Amino acid sequence: MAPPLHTSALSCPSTPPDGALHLLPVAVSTPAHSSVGEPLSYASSTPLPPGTLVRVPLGAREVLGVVWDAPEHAAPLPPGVQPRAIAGVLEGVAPLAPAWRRLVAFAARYYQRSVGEVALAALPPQLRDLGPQQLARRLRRAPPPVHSPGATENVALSAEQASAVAEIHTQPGPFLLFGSTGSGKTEVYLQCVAQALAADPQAQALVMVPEINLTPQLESRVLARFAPLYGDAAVVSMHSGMTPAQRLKSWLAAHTGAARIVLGTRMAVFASLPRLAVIVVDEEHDASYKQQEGARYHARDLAVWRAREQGARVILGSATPSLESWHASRPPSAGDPRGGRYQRLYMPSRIGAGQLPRVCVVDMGQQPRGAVFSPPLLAAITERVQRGEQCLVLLNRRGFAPVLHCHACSWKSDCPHCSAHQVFHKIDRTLRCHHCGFASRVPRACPACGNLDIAPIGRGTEQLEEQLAALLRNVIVEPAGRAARVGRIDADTTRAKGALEEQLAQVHAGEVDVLVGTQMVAKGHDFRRITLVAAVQPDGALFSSDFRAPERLFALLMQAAGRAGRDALYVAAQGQDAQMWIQTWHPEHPVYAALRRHDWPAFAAQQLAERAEAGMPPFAYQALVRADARTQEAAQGFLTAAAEAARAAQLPGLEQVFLFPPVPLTIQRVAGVERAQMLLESPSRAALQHFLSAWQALLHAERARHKGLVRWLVDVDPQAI
DNA sequence: AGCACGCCGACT
DNA sequence: GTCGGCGTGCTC
Repeated sequence: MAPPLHTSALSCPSTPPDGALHLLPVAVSTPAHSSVGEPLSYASSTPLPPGTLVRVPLGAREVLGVVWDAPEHAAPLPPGVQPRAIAGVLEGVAPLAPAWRRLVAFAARYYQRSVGEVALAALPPQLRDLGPQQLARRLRRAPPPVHSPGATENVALSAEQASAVAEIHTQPGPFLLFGSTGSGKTEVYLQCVAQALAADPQAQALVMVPEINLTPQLESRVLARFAPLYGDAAVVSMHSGMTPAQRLKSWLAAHTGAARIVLGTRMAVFASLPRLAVIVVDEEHDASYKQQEGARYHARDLAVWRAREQGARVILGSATPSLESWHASRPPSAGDPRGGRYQRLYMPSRIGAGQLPRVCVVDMGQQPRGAVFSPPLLAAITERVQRGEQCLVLLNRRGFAPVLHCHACSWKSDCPHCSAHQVFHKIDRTLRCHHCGFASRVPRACPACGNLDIAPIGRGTEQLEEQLAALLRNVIVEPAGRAARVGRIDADTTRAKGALEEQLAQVHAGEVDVLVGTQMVAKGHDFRRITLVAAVQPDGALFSSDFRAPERLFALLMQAAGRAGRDALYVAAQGQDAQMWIQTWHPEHPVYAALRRHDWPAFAAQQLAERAEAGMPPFAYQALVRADARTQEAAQGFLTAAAEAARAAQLPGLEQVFLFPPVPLTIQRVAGVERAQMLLESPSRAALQHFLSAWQALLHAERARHKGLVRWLVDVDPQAI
């Protein structure tokens, strides 16, 4: 029930605090490093319903809060503390729905953060910052909901698409839509959203994408499909790149129901959507669904939880699903009659695009030593460029060279603040640390011994661009009859606002023949004229200490391969297939073997067998405690002490939770701070959860006892170990 | 995290 | 003599 509208958006309770009758729990943004985890108690002269947005005094300032549910175990007011009065109510904004509060409460509990922190982080900052009159003005400006059930546009579906749509319509889900690049997953999403919106004039849909600036195509497709039906205001975006004013506008539209479709990044999973009917999580395997600061939630997992809880459909889509989702969607079998809890839908065929690109694996052990580009790859690139086709060359390392080295004394360009090298950037003659940003001029001679013979080791995109330009110097592009051009897109060339769009436009306009880039290019963008994609040095991920690295490499290369040959007509006209090239020292590795056949199911089966054998996710559940401190000893000391305290207290769940010894992070020191972590593993998610919540208080207590500890944090279901 | 209070150096 | 450095400590 919405509070009555006043001319001012902020009304003050008329009764003074001592005359107040109601004690209300209010979720406020209590920081994670305080041990205040529960909503705080405030006094109010009027009973406010849970979900009401209020302003309350907190210390010396006034903050935004949400009136919370009053369960039996509400945090008791400490003895001797008098409750302070609620300062005002945000009038005109309906209370947040119970389902939203349950989502926030669950996320806070599961990811070991306070309810207030999660709740407030999920609200647009302007709600807090805006004055009452300004807020009232925004509310007045908000467009009224449009309920115009226009005719659903009829797009012809393939048999696979039609069958997926039908399954999603009739089965409960959750669904894992396993469709290869170009199989038309987007059309399935749009049809399912259209059906849900048509069935209920108030229904809302949430469509999530990993990074919105990488998927402008999806945004325009959603707009093109639904704006004509429900009006421009019915589709809103939610992502961190928006201005505060835009964010507030979108949030209010979703909250009031004026927005029928919310398109957003991970943060959108917390949007207030009172009539949520369907959630789509596109590229569900993508690591950017995991928040990496504050409450470290996984938006895909929360989406599944929220859908079940709110009775909505949820569709996870990917050409290379996460092993978690893949395992959860396993079909019933003889030894496993119930199968997984998700339903897997297959869309193997590529429509409107050519065959999947042929994968060519080059064994670098058989090639001349020291060459970045193996002769066959260089020949293939040259040939394509000569014919006027475009190539994409991927290397996951920006800069010119990852390190400078002195041959006389073996000095290396180490960052003084981090345990990492400073990367050589030739373009502005700097050495830059990619972890802390520390930059310095490239020295003329070795700073340690004065030797003039210092040389770059290894290669980055900058160097690749330079070398390719030299190698293709005499190549003429036909039929234009001009020299070949090499371009580069990475975080360095796209720093300026709009630079990425501008560079992409250049590629689309055919002004670049070979594009060199980091993985940011491999994701999402459609390059219609690219017929060859090459990963020149992908091996690094194979022997990473992170057990998820092979899975991520496969997904990245598969996605990169999908960039080639998107336009079947174009490729056919060229009379040759699209190709994906991989240069490797380990051609027999299962990742490449499976990639050759575009065989995700086989690769997933092999990886899952390994995981089951080793008792790793998804067959076990993990959490990570990280500690940052002045010294490595202090960081590890804190973790060891916390583990000992847990054992001494015999915390619940401990018998099923294994605590590994603390270890330094791969990059042990960043910006002068030493970092350590401790892995927790359990076959039971519930046991791990019980243990973590009981442990919380001990961790807080231990923190006070450790000098030099900068911070600590818990990461549940960590993405990378 | 903010934003206090709380004790020691260079300025009007 | 004050303004202010950021070291610890609290927020219903």
